[in-house]
Amino acid sequence: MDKILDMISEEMQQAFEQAGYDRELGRVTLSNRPDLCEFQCNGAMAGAKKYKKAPIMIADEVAQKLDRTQVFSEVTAIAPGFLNLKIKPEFITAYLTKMRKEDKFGLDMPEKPEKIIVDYGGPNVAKPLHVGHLRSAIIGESIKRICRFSGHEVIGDIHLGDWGLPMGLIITELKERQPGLIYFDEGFEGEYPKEPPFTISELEEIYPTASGKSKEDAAYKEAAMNATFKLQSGVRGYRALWKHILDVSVEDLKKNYQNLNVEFDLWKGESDVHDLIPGMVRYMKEEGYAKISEGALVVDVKEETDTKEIPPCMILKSDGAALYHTTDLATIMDRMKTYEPDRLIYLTDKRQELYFEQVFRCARKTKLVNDDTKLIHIGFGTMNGKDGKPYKTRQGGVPRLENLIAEINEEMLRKIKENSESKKYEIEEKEAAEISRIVALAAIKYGDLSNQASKDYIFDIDRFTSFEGDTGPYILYTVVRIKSILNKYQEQGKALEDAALQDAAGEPEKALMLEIAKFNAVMQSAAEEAAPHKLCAYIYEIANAFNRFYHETKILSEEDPQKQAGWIALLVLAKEILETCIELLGFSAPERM
RNA sequence: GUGCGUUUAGCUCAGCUGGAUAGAGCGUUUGGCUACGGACCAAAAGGUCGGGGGUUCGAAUCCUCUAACGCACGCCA
Repeated sequence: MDKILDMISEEMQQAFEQAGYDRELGRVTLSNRPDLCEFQCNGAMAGAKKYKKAPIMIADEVAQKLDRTQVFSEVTAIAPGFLNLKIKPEFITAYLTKMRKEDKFGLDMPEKPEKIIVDYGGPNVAKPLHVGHLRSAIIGESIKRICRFSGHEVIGDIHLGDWGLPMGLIITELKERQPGLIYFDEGFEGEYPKEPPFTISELEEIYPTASGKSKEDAAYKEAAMNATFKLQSGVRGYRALWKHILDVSVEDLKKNYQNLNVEFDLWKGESDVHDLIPGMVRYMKEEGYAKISEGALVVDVKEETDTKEIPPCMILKSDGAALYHTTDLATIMDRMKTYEPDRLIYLTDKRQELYFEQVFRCARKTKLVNDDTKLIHIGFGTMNGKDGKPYKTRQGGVPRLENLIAEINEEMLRKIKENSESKKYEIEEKEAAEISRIVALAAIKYGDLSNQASKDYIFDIDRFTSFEGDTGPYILYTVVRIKSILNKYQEQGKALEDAALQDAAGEPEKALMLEIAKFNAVMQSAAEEAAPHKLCAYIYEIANAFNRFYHETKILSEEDPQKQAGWIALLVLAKEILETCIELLGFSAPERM
């Protein structure tokens, strides 16, 4: 359905036209002066020069054309030429009534839904998740959900780092510790054990140990590189061992991501395209895209319009080995063939911007993608501590994601208990734990997503877990509060479905309705710009508008049943909008808190 | 060195396509509890939007110069 702003603009544009002016001038925007009006139109000032007329005169003429409008309850021309507008309550009521009936509250679906692949720029296997992985998971998940809700087909791929030297290092270290393992017997032809010879915690310890050794011991590094080569060239035992590493890691990763309410449709990794690389390299050579430069095989990606030097995209190192570029290009090729996506979205740290610029240009130049395939890199900023420097543990190490989440859960549990003690009701230990997990997740995600993704942000546990102000818990609190009222209403024996919206009588009520009416506009821009922070700002506005309205309206004790039902209908809608939005941000509200 | 990004209230951040008095939250000060959940609401104080110049009737927003900080710049990922 049309956006409310477009409908209002249309009305205004007709008035401009009737008054003899360019209809384009009649565009209406939100008011910057809520004390004066709800919407405004500045077209009279923009048109003053063209028509050689004082803006206020134009505004007056246009205002006169609107004396019998069905849309505006007030049209005022103010010096130097503003048109200040207020909307008729019945117009908003009709709009919201339609919203309620429509699928997705009237959000228009695209004529041609796109197929989108979201690449979360995955974690490496055998390494614990740390805070650096948090943003890609949170932002990626939200963008995935927003695109999906907006009518596109979205495939999320974790895209694991599962193929390089780290694998060789782990295998080498395992061989040092347990040389007798059957996997290292190259003559062995039987079936390998199903049970892995290590646990996830051993694995997580083995990698850093091996990595450390290789830096100091050249022979060790040589062995690791050799092991990597053997793995990649398909030595049975190494492959079997690698499979164990992968399985153990993935199982652990799934658990962790599940705790974050993050899901992937694909668990692909670098290893999946390993076999495609030789063919791709041959293709690039044969088509004349790739050339040898300083011993390495590269594809030139410079363009005439460049203001800076873009280094060529390297396909093979001078020793003939593949690089990250290579696997990513092969992955693009594979995805185009398997899924034929219209859009590829990559989420990584913004420091990789130049790198993706190279890869995208290369993919386009070598025609791995179609001319109209959209390649998008969403580079996000660093998560910093209160001191503005990258987030560290108290000991100065890179914090494990698990620990960070546990810390926040704990803090939240403490607050929930504290609060429940001061209330009349009791919350059992088990429920309190459950609630605090839900609220803690909202706190983390809202804290992250309410900032623009591309900027660095300060991760402040105290602030994020606060129940006051612009935080996840405040949003949830508002939802819970609405739920509580609706429950009590139903306990009075009345049905929510029977409630019909009524025209707003008071200002706060009208403000809430206007806020809700913006839904499709906000959602559309959040989707187009891949900007979850806009959804955050929106639900915060709704929560504020609701609380203001709530504060001055006694809903449950209202004696006029029609009036009461109107409010209830408004609350139902507000709740549904809020719940829809938080779902798209990747969290949910408890029944009580 | 080149390129990119950031710079808005004491702190953390918004600011849509250029519009009126630059907005929130936290913190500070003040008022409202017979609680439909006060985890709230109402209000005050607090800003030369990094700085200079320009375009415009009108600039935080567009152009240009400049400063500080951060990041990236072929064989890592």
